[in-house]
Amino acid sequence: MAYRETEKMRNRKAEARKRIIECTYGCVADGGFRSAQITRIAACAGVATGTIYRHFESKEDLFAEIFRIATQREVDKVAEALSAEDNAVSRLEVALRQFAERALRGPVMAWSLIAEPVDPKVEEERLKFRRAYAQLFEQAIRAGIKEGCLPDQDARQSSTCLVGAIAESLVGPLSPAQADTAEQAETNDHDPLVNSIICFCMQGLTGTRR
Amino acid sequence: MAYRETEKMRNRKAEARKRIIECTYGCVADGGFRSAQITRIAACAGVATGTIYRHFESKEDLFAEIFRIATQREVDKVAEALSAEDNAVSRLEVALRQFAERALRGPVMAWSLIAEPVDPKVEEERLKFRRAYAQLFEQAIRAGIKEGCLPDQDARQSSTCLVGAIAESLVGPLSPAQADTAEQAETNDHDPLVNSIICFCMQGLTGTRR
DNA sequence: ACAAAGAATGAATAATGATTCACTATTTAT
DNA sequence: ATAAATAGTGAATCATTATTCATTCTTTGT
Repeated sequence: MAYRETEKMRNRKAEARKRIIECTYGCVADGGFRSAQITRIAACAGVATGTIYRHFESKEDLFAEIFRIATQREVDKVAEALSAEDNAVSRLEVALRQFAERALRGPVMAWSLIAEPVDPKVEEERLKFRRAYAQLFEQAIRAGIKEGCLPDQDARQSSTCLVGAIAESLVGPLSPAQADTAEQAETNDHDPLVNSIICFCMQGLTGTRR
Repeated sequence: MAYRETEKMRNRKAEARKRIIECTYGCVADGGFRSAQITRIAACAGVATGTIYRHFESKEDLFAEIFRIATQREVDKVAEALSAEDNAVSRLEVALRQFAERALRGPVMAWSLIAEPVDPKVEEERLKFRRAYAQLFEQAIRAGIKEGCLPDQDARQSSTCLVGAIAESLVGPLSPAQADTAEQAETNDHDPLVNSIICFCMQGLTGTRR
């Protein structure tokens, strides 16, 4: 025998894989899954197109992994906000703000995760993502109803409305323009916009004026 | 000279055009713009693919027209509901119900109009569509604020949330399954679902429990 | 230094789907 | 009946992208 995979090689491969993932993530965050073509990803990662296929079965698999990673970040943030020591209404408000602000900071990624049409394997991940979100919000709404700080309601439906209201608030502004007005994103604080959304959402949940 | 376009011919062409439009509309309502390929449309309309191009510059133009037609129908219905003789809150509630029920009855079309990625020319139509909707709801919300039956709020933002909440409520259920659970659509009345959505939306607008 | 085992490459292939265009068919006016 | 004008056809072409695979390059153990 002669060649045996060694630590050095394992590291190098891991790094290439990581680079591919990062570049794909970047492409998706930049122009959605649609714009993340294998050639572009390969060029960005400094490898040949064929190399992508030594690390991932197919584009679909690569995308599914990216989706999983991106999703996990978002869900974790919201879960964290919802696990605070506070009453359900406050926790929901903080979580919604977290959700909205992160989405507004990366609207293309938000759109990709929420609404961009994707291949079956990725769609499967999206289902899990939706379920995770729905469950988080739903759970909090249920807790709020039990605590008595929220009126009785269809928790699942309300959580869907929450996600929709926020999503639409970004997807609209994003879809056509994007480059036109979005460059300010970094410096600009979205407070007034976020506040309006949160206000609507919280009123929708609580039925009381804020 | 010999051949001159005559009434008979004009009618025949108009009919072919109409048939193409109808088939395209059907395809889109069935599986979105994505599934509306020229070959399929041509087969459905009983003409050759080339014939499509005698009636429309390009697929994009055809789609733009379909979009315009589909959109106009929806906007008209909502506008009608909003023009009733009643206070703004009631009118908004009726309009929202109209919107939601129609969308639930044709969720694929609703998704195509609201969220499916489309080519630039179609996206342009979508912008007009969004603007038309936004203006309708916005106007009604503004009226409500003036009438004193709605609290002060960012009317534009609220109308975006309305559209989003409703859209997400259908797009979610639609996206993956579709064939699985959607066949019941005709017989099934969506009342409980629609009521939950409307309740959330009206609370979001009014800040009072319904 | 050598050879075995992988790893990387990227041009060629495959698949999809819009669009074209040389040709046929139909309609009209004489 | 004939010819001009237009309508209709659909196989061929073009464009776009994912995927493959024969070949080249690297690494490793002897």
